[in-house]
Parts: sequence; C-alpha cells; structure tokens
Amino acid sequence: MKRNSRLSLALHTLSHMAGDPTRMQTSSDIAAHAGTNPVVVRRVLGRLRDAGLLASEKGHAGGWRLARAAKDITLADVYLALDESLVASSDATEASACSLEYALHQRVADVLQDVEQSLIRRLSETSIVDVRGA
Amino acid sequence: MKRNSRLSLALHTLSHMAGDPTRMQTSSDIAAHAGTNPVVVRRVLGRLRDAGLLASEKGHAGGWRLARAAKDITLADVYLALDESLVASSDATEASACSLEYALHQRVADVLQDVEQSLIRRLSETSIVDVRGA
DNA sequence: GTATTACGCAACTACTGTAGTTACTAGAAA
DNA sequence: TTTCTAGTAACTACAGTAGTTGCGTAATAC
Repeated sequence: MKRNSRLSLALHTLSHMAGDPTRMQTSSDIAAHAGTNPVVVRRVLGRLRDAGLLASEKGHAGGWRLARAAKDITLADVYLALDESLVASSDATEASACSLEYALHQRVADVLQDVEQSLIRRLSETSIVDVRGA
Repeated sequence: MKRNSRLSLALHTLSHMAGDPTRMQTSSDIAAHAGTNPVVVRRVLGRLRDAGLLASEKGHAGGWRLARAAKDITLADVYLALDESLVASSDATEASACSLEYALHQRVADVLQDVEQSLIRRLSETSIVDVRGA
C-alpha cells in the first residue's frame, strides 16, 4: 500500500460491508479481505466509528457493522472522519518580517483552503452505494 | 513547513514574481522571501521550468522569471508540473485471490481517480493572477 | 466462574518521503 | 580570470505511517 491507503482502506471496507449490512465483520476478516493487519483496520475504522459511520462491539459475537445506510454515507463523511486535509496547507504561517510577504502567504493559504472546500463538496456528491455501483 | 510545502512554495513564488514579471530573481532571493533554502527553491522551480511555466538562466545576471503571463498560469498547471497526485491512490492493485475483491478495489480506485480529475478541473479555474488578487 | 472471542490501545520497528544542507560542476557575464 | 548563478549529487534529520507484538477490557458461550 502506498498513497491514501487509509482513505482507500476505509472506502473498500465500507463498500464491502454495504453488500451485507446486517452481518458483523471482525477486524480479522476485514484485514484478510483488504490484505492488511487487524490492528491497522481497527485504527482506521475506529475513526469512522467516532464519526458515527460505523458501530463496533466487543466480545464473542462482536465486530463491525454500518451505523447507517450506505446511501447515507458520502465520501466527504469518510474524508472528514479520517481528518484528511490533502490540499490545504496546515502551515503555521510564521510571521514574516515583511508584511507584504505575510499577506501573500495568507492569500496562497486561503486559495488552497478554498480548493479544499471544493474537494469536499465534490466528495459529498458520491456515496458508498455509488462506489459499489460505479 | 509541513504539508503541501512544494505546492505552497511554488504558488507563493509564482505570485511574487507576477508582481514584477521582467525582473530576474535568484534562487537565494526567492529562498529568503519564502523562508527556505536556495537548493530547495531550485528543486521545486526546476519542475516548473520543465513544464514551461518558468525560465531560468545561469551566470552573472541569471536567475528565474515567468515564462508566460501570470494570467495564463493556472493552479492546475502548477499541480501537474509538480506531479502531485493528492487523491488518486497509486496503488499497484495486487491481484486478489477473490475476483470480487479485485473488482471492488478497482472501483474504489476509479472513484478516487474521478475525484482527482474534479480537483484538477477546479484548479484550472484559478490563475496566479487570481491568487494575487484573491 | 472460566474460557473464548474480539475490540482498544500503547509501544515499538521499518520504511518512505522530503526539507534542509554541503559540496561540487557548468555556464554566462563583468 | 573572476564572479555570480543554476544544476545536481550525496547526505542528514525528521515526520508520517503501515505493520507487529503484547496486554487490558468487555461480552458471550460453556
């Protein structure tokens, strides 16, 4: 795995689960399907659970399932749940000696933030159901 | 510097140059403005030159300048010049034992590729002039 | 109660990407 | 010839992250 592996793993898993929403899947099963490790799966899916996209249960018959219908989960939900920020520069905007430089820096950051918002809007137009049916 | 520093540095520098397009700027000057190192600047700007956005000259009065009008340089040009691929997973799609898994994996990759294209379209709508005037 | 199953989480390793730095070469102008 | 600049290779340092191990916690089966 290389780039955007968390996003890719999340989408893959959600799409897989959408095929049989009632069934509880263990992190081991999911890991086997996705070709990775159960702990990695729990790490990524834990974020989705915190965001209300998935539910997890401990114990004997425990595992993971969708917390809501696949059609109501958009790529933006997943993206935001994973706290990704692919475009926007999370730069600390260290104060430049020159105020003109600072202003320019700020404008670049603003533009990138704007692009980030466009990206999220685009992501919100596609749901997990769309991924399965694409 | 943290995330997307190359993209950020490139946009910052191009915007700065757009303010005085005829003047040759040395990598040292640019580095000082951007708060980084001349070699780093040359590395990033070299890509923009290869893409035809900038021109560089060696020697005594050498340096860097815009290769074309700022209004004709879009964020997409810069993004592509830097060979960024923020969304699309450059995954090697290792063949899964189960063909259903493989198909699902492929669909996820396709969707992300689609989002990447949307991102590039959005970037092509903003030019360096827009960044300065934003 | 005990065993089993599965998540939760901390800690660690290994790998990768990249900014920064140094040192050197090549070319152009004074 | 000197000086100034880009071009580039090599190296270090750091950050992010996938993978792994180990152990604690909760829920069910027996």
